[in-house]
Amino acid sequence: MKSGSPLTVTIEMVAREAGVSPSTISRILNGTAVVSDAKKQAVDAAIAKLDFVPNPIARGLAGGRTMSIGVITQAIDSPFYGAALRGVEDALDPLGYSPLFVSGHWTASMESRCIDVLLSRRVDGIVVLTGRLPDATLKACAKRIPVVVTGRHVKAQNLYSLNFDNQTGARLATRHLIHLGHRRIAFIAGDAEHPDAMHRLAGYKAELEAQRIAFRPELVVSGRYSESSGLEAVMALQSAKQKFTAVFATNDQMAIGAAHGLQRHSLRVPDDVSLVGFDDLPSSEYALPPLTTVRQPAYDMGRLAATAVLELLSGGKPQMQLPAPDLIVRSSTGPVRL
Amino acid sequence: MKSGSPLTVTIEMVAREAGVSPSTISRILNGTAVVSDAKKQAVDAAIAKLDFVPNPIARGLAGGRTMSIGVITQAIDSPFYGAALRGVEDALDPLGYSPLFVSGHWTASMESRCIDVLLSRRVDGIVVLTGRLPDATLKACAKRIPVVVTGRHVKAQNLYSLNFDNQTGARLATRHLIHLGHRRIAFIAGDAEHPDAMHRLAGYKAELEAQRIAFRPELVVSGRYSESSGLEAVMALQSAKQKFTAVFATNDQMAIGAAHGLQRHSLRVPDDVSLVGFDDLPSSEYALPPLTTVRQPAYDMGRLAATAVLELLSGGKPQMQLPAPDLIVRSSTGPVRL
DNA sequence: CAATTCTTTGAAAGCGCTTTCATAATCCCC
DNA sequence: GGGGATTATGAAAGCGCTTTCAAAGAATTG
Repeated sequence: MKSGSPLTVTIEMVAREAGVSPSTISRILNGTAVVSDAKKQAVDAAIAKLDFVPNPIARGLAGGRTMSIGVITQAIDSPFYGAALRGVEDALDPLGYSPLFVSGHWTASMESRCIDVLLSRRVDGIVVLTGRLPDATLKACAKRIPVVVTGRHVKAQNLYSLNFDNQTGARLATRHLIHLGHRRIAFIAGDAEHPDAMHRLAGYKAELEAQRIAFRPELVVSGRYSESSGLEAVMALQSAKQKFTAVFATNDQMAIGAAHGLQRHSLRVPDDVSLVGFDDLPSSEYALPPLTTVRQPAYDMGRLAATAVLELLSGGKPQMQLPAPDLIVRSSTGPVRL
Repeated sequence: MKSGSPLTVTIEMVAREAGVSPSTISRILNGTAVVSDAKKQAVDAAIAKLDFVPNPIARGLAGGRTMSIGVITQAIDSPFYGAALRGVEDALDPLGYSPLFVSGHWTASMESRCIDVLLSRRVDGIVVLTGRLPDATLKACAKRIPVVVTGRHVKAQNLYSLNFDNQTGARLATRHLIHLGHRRIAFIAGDAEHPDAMHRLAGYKAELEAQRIAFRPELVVSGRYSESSGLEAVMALQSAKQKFTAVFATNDQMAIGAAHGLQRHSLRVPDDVSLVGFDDLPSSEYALPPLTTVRQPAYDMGRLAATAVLELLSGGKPQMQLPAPDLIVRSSTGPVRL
């Protein structure tokens, strides 16, 4: 039930109502100075009575703070980043900050445009979810406002990075397969330009080596982190007549595609071929069969990244860490059958 | 290559550079008045030289337009709405508008808060993707700014709705099953409060009736549009010892859950039980078996909704229509086997 | 060609806040 | 108890734009 009609009630109206000056209201709102209890009460009452909500636009112009955090994701409809965005939302909301989501679509130039948009909209900080922007660009940006980036390791004034241990994750998956007796493990890689993808490949190789199993380049095919590319990868493997008893797809979407490819060749999972993914998308639990995968804490990543940028904003030094990789064993993997 | 250093270049600097007044620049920027060609050229040159980007915050304060459109989605990580958000992005971006996404989490009170947030951030228009807000609230909101809502049918000044024909969609799915010889078709409904869910149920009933097949209330179980609820629904059906040869789940996520439930009871899809979903999520093509489903054009929905709100904004009367429902037949359905 | 109407342009007043800066009012301590 | 240090508060100057308003110049007309 809004009162009278003045479509927007301003700080000045509150000031008049409470019998104080606008400055005082502002000080109370922002906690930038001590205000006597009496006035504070009067102001609070006036605010409640008039149903006053400060205009973030005006605040942004005057104070330079817009109470919004820019978030560069890669695709607004990505099942993986979706969870991260939710984490960001959850971290920001209680503090009155709003996220401004923009999609970089996996291209540095797009991401760069995103930065421009965010900067022009005067966000107070930026969270970059992975992406391909050069570290230098990020550092330059951090000269203007706090930046937190995931999926890499850069440090600089006003720049914090939050990295997930992809290599260990990949080792976990590989080890699991080896323990089940698999020796010929096909590997569906991600885009080689992508640091995540490189680290996962490194982990796979490292574990193979640790277990004294020869690395066979012919068992490695690269994909594009999409279902279709997982399918294609398996088709390629088959048409090259490669023998393997397990497939490690470096994300769940490719694993799902791979499951299809396998099925087309009448290979059952896990009876004929074991399959491991990476990410643990919400839907992977419901794949058929439920997918064994390396859990990547996307939600936490978003939440922590947002928390970190807020901390940077308040002059603190973030000191957070992502949970360690975790292998979720479900039904897509089993012992080798010969 | 930014020049000197003045972190932000203002309209006044451009004015000085071009030897005109700020008002003239503004007029050129907004096309709100005719400006002589000579000045226009000078200004354009100055803008380019100084690398000037108008500050949307200031514009918002002064002109009342923020070049941003609020979008109320239900969950930022929803696979279904994700596609719609992408549609919104694609429609807004070329016109220089930015979307402001907020999540209502399927609760009217949350959505109402979202509206407040968007209003306080002075968005120029609002797109509501379905949701549970009462029509009256939407109408009230439309008094202030243009509103476009999907998933229902309301008309008012400054309010446009974009509805998908859920009932026909459900009929299509039901008919397909009937044509395959199914007579006992279990129905996994969505939340009864949800108009979509009601229309799908109505479509199912209507088609049954049209084909002179008795509607059996005991074959209807309700879910919550989540995988787990689809699973539970099948479990419930089984423990009640219901007989059925097909399941129509009213969204793909529940269908996937149902597939699991069926599998647990050693019922094969489609050999023992046929399964149809609704939505056609990107992932449904890769379900095992690939899911037969009713395609809902989420992307177009988002795109059209955004286009409509822009049209409302410019004083036009949107006149767009969502594509008709479409049945995508894949491998989760087959003829009855007795 | 003087009187009138159009055009183009700049000056200035905001938009709703934050934030100096200055001013009272209050305090402390010798 | 009076001089200096604090403290609470308000007035006013912006933040970077848009937009009215008025003026100057150009165009039109009888």
